[in-house]
Amino acid sequence: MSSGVVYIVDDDEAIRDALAWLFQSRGVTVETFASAETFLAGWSAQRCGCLVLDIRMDGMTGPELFDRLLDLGSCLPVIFLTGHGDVPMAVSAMKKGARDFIEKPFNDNDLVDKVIEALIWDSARRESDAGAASVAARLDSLTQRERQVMDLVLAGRLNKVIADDLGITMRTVEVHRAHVFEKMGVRTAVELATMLSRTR
Amino acid sequence: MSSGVVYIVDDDEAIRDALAWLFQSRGVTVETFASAETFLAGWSAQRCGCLVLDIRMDGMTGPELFDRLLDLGSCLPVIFLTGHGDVPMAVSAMKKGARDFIEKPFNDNDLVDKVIEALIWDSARRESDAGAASVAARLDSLTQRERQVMDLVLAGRLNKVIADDLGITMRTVEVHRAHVFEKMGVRTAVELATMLSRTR
DNA sequence: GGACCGATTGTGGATTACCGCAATGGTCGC
DNA sequence: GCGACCATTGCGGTAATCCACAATCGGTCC
Repeated sequence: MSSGVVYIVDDDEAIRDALAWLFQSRGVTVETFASAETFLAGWSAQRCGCLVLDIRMDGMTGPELFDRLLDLGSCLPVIFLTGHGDVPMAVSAMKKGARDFIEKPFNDNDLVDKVIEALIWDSARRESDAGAASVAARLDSLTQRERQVMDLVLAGRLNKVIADDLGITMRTVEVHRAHVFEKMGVRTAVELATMLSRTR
Repeated sequence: MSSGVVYIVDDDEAIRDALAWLFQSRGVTVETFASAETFLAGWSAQRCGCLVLDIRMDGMTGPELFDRLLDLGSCLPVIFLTGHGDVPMAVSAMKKGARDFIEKPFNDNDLVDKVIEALIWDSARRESDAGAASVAARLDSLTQRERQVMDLVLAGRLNKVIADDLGITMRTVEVHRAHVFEKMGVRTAVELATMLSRTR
């Protein structure tokens, strides 16, 4: 079973409890919230999992919460549940990146399968993001000059050409180049190019 | 105005004519089809543009045509039009990659804007695909040995290590390496890595 | 059989990359 | 003022890459 929690946001307590029971019976960790505002109050970018979100609620609606989360930079996968379908809203949500949009009544197993799939996806995305953050941090540690040299190295230029371009000696290019490789944790320009292309 | 044609598929002649007139008045080239089968009979992967597709038609339906096109490997952007929304169908189409799903009645300018956007997108995608095809053709021209050497070069290995790995001399590695660079049209391993990462 | 292609190898020389060791000058923070 | 950091430079030497020229062998196709 993959890591992560299912966050259920629905103002109908019976629905919340039924869904909680359903997921727990499939071994999935659950947290429930009676309102979008409650969920939002405890929101953190570190939350791992999947959000199952009802459309219609008192106060902030499901789509409004979704928009708010997008504004906050959340990448948490979102599955909408709705009792009364509305095509423009469904299409809008999907275009904004919602994972799914499911009408009630739905098949229990279908929903849980989709949620588990979303949990797996979220887990993989977090892992990939962590790698990207590590590379970004290393890029941030480069000095301005090192960055300039790196860009020209990645453009395939010879050291002597880089020296001409920047108006410095080849030895200085070599020094910066070596610093770049050291800080980025690579030994060759190919490794560097490959590393950066994987985190674009 | 971007290149490409709007293909309108709808069994209602009045709708077809009205849409044709609308797009022509905005300077967009149009072709109309009275049925999915008619469109499919003339289909080719070289078609550039955007497909505006009615959901309900006699014979093959819009979604059925969409599925058929996906099976054929079509990347043509598709915008669905429908008089009676159906959430599961809309969500399913969006998940399969439809560009939009619009209910009638719609705002004329909205539709044309969305179609023009899709034409621009299609044009950029074709350009990118052409580049990828060119690279793929060059990769196909490599001999088996050249391919082996290339993979190890891209792994950042020294020529002498590659020679050891493959049980050949360094000179032979150099020869294959040079052939790879020549066939791929690059001068350095970095250029090669970059080229390949852009077409993954 | 002959032509062609791919894989392989060697020689010798030129170019490029890499780096230890050493040094200078400028800027910034304590 | 002092230390840390950055940018820069030079010297000398080693390692790696690149390649013209030349050649052999085996497999495939006409």
